Amino acid sequence: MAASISEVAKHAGVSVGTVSNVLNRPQLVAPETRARVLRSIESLDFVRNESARALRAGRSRTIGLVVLDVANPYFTDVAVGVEQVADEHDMVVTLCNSAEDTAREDRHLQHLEEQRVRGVLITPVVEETPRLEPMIARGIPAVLVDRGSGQASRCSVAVDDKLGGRLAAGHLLEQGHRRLAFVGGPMTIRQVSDRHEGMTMAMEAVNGSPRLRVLEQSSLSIPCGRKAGEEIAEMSERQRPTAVFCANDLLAIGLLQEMIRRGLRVPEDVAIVGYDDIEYAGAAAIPLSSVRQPREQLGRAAAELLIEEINDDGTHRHRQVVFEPELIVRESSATS
Amino acid sequence: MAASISEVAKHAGVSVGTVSNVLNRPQLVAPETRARVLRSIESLDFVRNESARALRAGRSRTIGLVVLDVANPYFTDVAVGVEQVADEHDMVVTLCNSAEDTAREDRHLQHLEEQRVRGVLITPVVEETPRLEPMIARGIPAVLVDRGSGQASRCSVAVDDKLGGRLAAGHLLEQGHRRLAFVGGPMTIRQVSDRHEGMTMAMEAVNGSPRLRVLEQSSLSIPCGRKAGEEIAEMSERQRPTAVFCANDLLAIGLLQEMIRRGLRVPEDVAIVGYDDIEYAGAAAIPLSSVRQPREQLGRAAAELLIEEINDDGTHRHRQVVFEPELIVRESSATS
DNA sequence: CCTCCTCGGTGAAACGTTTCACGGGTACTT
DNA sequence: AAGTACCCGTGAAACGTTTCACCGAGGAGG
Repeated sequence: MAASISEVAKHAGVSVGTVSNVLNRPQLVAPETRARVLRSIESLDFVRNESARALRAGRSRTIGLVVLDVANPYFTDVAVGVEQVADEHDMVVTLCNSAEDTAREDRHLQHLEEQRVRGVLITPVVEETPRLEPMIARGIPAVLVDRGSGQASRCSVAVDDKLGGRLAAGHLLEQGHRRLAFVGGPMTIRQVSDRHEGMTMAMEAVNGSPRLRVLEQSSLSIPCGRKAGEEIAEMSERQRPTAVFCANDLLAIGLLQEMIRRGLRVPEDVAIVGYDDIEYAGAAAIPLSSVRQPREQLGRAAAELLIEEINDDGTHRHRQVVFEPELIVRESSATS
Repeated sequence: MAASISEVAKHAGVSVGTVSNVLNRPQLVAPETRARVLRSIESLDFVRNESARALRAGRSRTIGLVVLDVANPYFTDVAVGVEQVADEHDMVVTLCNSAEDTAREDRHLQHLEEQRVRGVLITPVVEETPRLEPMIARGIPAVLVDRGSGQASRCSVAVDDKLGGRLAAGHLLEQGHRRLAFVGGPMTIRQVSDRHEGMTMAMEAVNGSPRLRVLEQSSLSIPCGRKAGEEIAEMSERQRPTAVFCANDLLAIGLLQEMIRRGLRVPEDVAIVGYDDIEYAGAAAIPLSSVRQPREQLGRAAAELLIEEINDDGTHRHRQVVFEPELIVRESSATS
């Protein structure tokens, strides 16, 4: 339906090569001719055919971003960062949702490769994704997002969850708390166990032998936070932890609600720190202290690594970039 | 880097046409040959070149989805619905984020058209998007999502916000409330004014001349909900509305927090109904009644309309599909 | 006048598919 | 045995670009 370059050429009375030059290297064509061609482009409302361009060039100008869940703000924030960088390099991002389903992930990777994307940013559903290796072997670089921390054979970006746990616990310890609790689970999620591990590290580094109680949960949700809240509220005052670090904000919110409901004061009776700093954290009934991850920056870094690898002049070395999270202290853990 | 069809052909000792047939109409080729070709495909790990396919076919197999904000769960849920339908039709979705910026929107539409997408689903940033009309004229159908209610010249999908307002208010009136309030704003947002209008309609339909107080807010956020909460809490008990309908859940959550903080009981002193039924609504300190929009279904419907238009056999008529929202009653507005 | 350059433009090849008219075999019919 | 129908497979054209070798005109320098 849309006009092609040759129709434009005919209309302007030049050859197709000239039209192409007007489009791609305008300095090569005389101003007068250029203007004439541009007028023809305008009046025929010509639209470039990206498929033909990509075919001829042997490559596209897109990069693929495969996330576990588009509906998760974590990934959409990452996506925003990726887009920024892609924009700067005149690339376009195709966002794909694996929905934590290996079959969907596989289909997306297949499509991306068929589109001859220049590279892929991915948070794989499972550690080893069968389609990924051959793809890389065929020359499509991939950067892992928030996964595969140890692998030196690829670029990756991640946030240091252990540090996050250490920051949170360190802050609580500094406030004088000595009976602490960790609420989170399942521990099989690396992020959760790392945050827990960071917490224990912080506790070992302090004297006065603080006590840590772990309330393992089945999911990172508000209801589980409530359940943990009940458990804590029912402890005797001498037993009860005076500070709780939750593996994510949903747990913390559930916990907070339950504290309020049962008349326990936050932070006086129980101090709370969450994780993720979701939008809602600062707006909770009692604004929630939380560990913030630099998500957009994560996306930016991932995209930059990928583009570096794409434009590799032979000097590229795979790197594992680890970001440091940041503790945002709010009312829920502040000494008044 | 990846092998082409002709290399496969050479390797298998057949012509390119035959390889293509194996790929696209396998029944046309003898089983033995087919197997041989498939083995070659396997061993050379051949990957189709979508650009070449699209070029040859004159069209791609993708549809574009342009949303106002990828980080907004509303749109990601819609996107999930769109993807489902696209999958069923062997199409692939390119998700684009305009971030409420007309320039970005424009760039995305341009890219989509260059990719020769089969159609576009879009929630335009402003009512009239200059690039959209010519695109449609050039044969790329578009379906509006949650916009342009009145236009008969295009397909669109939307949710009936007036009905949502009516449902919420009707429910509150039925519970016997006669002093009501509407919290929301800015009124220039169609959704907000529609919800308000629906509420007034419900009130006019009931006798006993109920009173409606409008607390207009500058944004649909938790802090504004708090502000409205303060205002309400400070009214004398005789003046104070006994039920509040908020234009979205964030306002309702802010309002709820403020009520709790000031010792007003929900729903006994003040009943609350929100809008959107966001994930947190059911998990608020007091589970929030809310009007739920069928977001995924909206996405599905939009995609189906688009695909119908794409496969138009001449019988297509533009339709404006309007969905009915659903009231979810929870503790915040229940008569105990 | 001849040579050499530069400028502006031309025309064709190539990218990897799909499709389609065609043809050589084989087997069946008459 | 000739005609016919069908089955498999071939080869070339076409899709819309980009790129590159080439060419003609005009001007400068000798």
